[in-house]
Amino acid sequence: MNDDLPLADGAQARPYLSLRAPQPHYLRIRDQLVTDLARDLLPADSQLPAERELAERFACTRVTLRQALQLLESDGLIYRQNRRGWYVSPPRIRYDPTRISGFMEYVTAQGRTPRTECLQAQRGPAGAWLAKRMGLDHPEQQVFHLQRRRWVDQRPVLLEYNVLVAEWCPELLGQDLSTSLTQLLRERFGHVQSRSALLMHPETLDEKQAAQLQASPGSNGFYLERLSFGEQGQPVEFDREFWRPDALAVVLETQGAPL
Amino acid sequence: MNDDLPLADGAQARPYLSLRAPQPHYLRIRDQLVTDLARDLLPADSQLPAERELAERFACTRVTLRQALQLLESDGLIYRQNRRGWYVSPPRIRYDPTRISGFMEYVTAQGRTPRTECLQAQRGPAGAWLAKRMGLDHPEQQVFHLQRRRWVDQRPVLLEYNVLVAEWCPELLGQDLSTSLTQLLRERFGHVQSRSALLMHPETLDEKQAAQLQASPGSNGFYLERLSFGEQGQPVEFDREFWRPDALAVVLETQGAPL
DNA sequence: AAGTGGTCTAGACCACTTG
DNA sequence: AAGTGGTCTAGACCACTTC
Repeated sequence: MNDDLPLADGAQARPYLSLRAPQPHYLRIRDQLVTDLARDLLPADSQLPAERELAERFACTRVTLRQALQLLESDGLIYRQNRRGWYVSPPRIRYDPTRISGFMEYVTAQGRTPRTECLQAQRGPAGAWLAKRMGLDHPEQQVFHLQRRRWVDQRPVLLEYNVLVAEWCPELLGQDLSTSLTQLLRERFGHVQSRSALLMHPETLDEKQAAQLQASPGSNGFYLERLSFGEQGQPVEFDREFWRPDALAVVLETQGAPL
Repeated sequence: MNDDLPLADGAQARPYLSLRAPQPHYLRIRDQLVTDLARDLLPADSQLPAERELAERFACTRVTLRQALQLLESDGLIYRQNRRGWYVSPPRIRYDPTRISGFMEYVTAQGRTPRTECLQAQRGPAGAWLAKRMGLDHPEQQVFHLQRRRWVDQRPVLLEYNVLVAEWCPELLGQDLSTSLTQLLRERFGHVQSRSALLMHPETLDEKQAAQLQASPGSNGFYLERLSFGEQGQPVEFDREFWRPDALAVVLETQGAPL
């Protein structure tokens, strides 16, 4: 037989099949990328080389390379900016949703730079869905709808939708909503939520949300919602937060709740 | 020009380009699948048709189809069993990690059938890493290492690693560890944790974990860890939980923590 | 204008599950 | 034994960002 025949059959040309470990190629590429990232000590938010360059380096197609990159993305080691490329993830922001402390405060406390951008603020009726969800008396009850985007170190990490009962915090729209809402409620209205119910789970961002977070359509996200009650136990605020999943670690301390 | 020329160029042959909506094809397939799933009222845990069949139905390749399926997977609507196929996700288990209530109890309370399988149970020194992580006095301190797999309705949803200070619950290995550890500690040892610190975030399952949960390598997971303290404030237990991300919704109630 | 990531095709082989 | 999902190749075009 002619040894010089080109490897027409892909099977023998696949490098990973000749190696001892029976791992898929994209897992080996991921591991290599992890060690490369660690060795080069790439700073947070720095950009990775182009996909075509990486694919050439690992002798694979872009499809396979992207499979490896998506693993690192799910693990929170790198993130994507839509159509811009891949970047090294900074450490997760540690967020305790049970604490009466606003985004601006706990991000600053971790040595990072927070920014809040108010995308929308309006007053209107709650509507049937929200009234039921919040446990309001009637759907015509007036509420404020806020939509805000929050940044950490030049990167959008969170979309936040707040619904606040209007009579609980009148004149809210005259305030500066690009600051801490927690602080505003405390200092302007003297309010401290006495109780809240939280729910959170992973899910995908919808297309609009992904665009607003400069993420790719269909990106993973982390969803957190909070229903807060006022001093008399009445529902006063309903929040929904959509996070970049690599940007966040939820932490909390429990005081031994007796049965 | 000859109108009968075959469409050699893929551009004009791609169906999604001729549609009004500028959405990528895989997003349209996802939407179609969502409505199909809703219309057919497929029961939880039932299997979807084969990928090749779905790809033919949507006139796309398997690559594109799988992109759509992976979106539904991230959203928690369907899940995968490695090499077996795609299945409809049942409702998420609601889990309050601040409550003193075990897996067996809260799964049952939600009308589902829990099962706990003890994969490993041994006694040994904590080791340097764990001792530091738990705040133990010295790394030689004896602890129990448990590794358990938990099921809901015939499906493995959770891997749990428990580390318990041995002197806090002696003779633990003589007990039935395929039941509720919470209950065991309470009834056998009279223990109720007085305080705990939690941390959670999305990440990927490693290969062994994925295999144990019958998931595909590199699947998304949800990580939750808990460091619990005993009656005198001493560290007594360190848990790490790796969940199938579609199986879980974390819920909790906060009593207005004053500053 | 050049280059990038996003999307897609049309195949292929293999390991594994199912019957 | 047949069929499935898991993995991979070698291209391609487009929309968008960057320069």
